[in-house]
Amino acid sequence: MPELPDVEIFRRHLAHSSLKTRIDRVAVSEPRVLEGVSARTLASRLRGRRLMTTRRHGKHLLVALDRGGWLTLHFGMTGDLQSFKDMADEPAHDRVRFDFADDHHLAYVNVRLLGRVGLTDDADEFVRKEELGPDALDHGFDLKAFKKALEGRRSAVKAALMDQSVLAGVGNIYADEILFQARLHPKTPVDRLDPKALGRLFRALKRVLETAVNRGAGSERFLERLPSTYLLRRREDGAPCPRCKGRIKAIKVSGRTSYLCPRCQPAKGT
DNA sequence: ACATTGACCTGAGAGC
DNA sequence: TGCTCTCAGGTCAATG
Repeated sequence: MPELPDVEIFRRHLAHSSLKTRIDRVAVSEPRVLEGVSARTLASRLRGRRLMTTRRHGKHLLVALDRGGWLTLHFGMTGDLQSFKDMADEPAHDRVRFDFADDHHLAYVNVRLLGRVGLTDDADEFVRKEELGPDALDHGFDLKAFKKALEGRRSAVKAALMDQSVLAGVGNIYADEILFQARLHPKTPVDRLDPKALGRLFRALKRVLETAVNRGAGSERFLERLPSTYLLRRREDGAPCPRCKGRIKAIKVSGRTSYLCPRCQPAKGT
């Protein structure tokens, strides 16, 4: 699930439920999700502390601690953040649990253990070390910055969109949606996009991600709340295209299954 | 530079 | 019912 819109929803959830309340305990039931910190150290660094502010960069969620330092959360393919009151309601696959003084619990849930939880002293330094490009929804990330980020690249446009060092936040699902909305074939080489196509791509990028956040990415019935023109709702081989009479087709692009409408997103040349 | 593949992990669903 | 296979919204390293 967790691409930029999902992580933004997690961030808001954490900000509304878990800031400025004392952490009584941190329970790590699956140390393999920890990155660069032991369960013991994580627990002792957080116990008695409060979470103060949140920040998201791409698919990473960073949470500032009251006496310095940040908690870092990445969600892999199956991560989630859930809060609950009664321990009987603890979700399955709760890997790291934060117990707060107001008797609510926050669970870092992750079935496949591909995400990670860690600590860092400095958020900016963390972003640098992860080699993350600009956050896709940052206001400063405008068309000019987008063009600059793609400059000199010749890979398939979908690969570039998903490359977190080019821009941070887009994954397999939203890349497909963005390319569908921009009417571009995912294998189009970046250096063959003319200014018009680049403009369409940039606008689709912003619009799709914003729409997903606004409609509650990952929530119950999220797909139904998306515009009917979205590919996300019909992401299966052979499904009818939401826009023309064509059929959705599945292909592989840079190793990932990609869905597209060959009529709306024709491959030019090659 | 870029694409491809396998590895890391677990679980759901398809097919037999 | 139960087994085996494939695939999944993310990264990373090795290889061509």
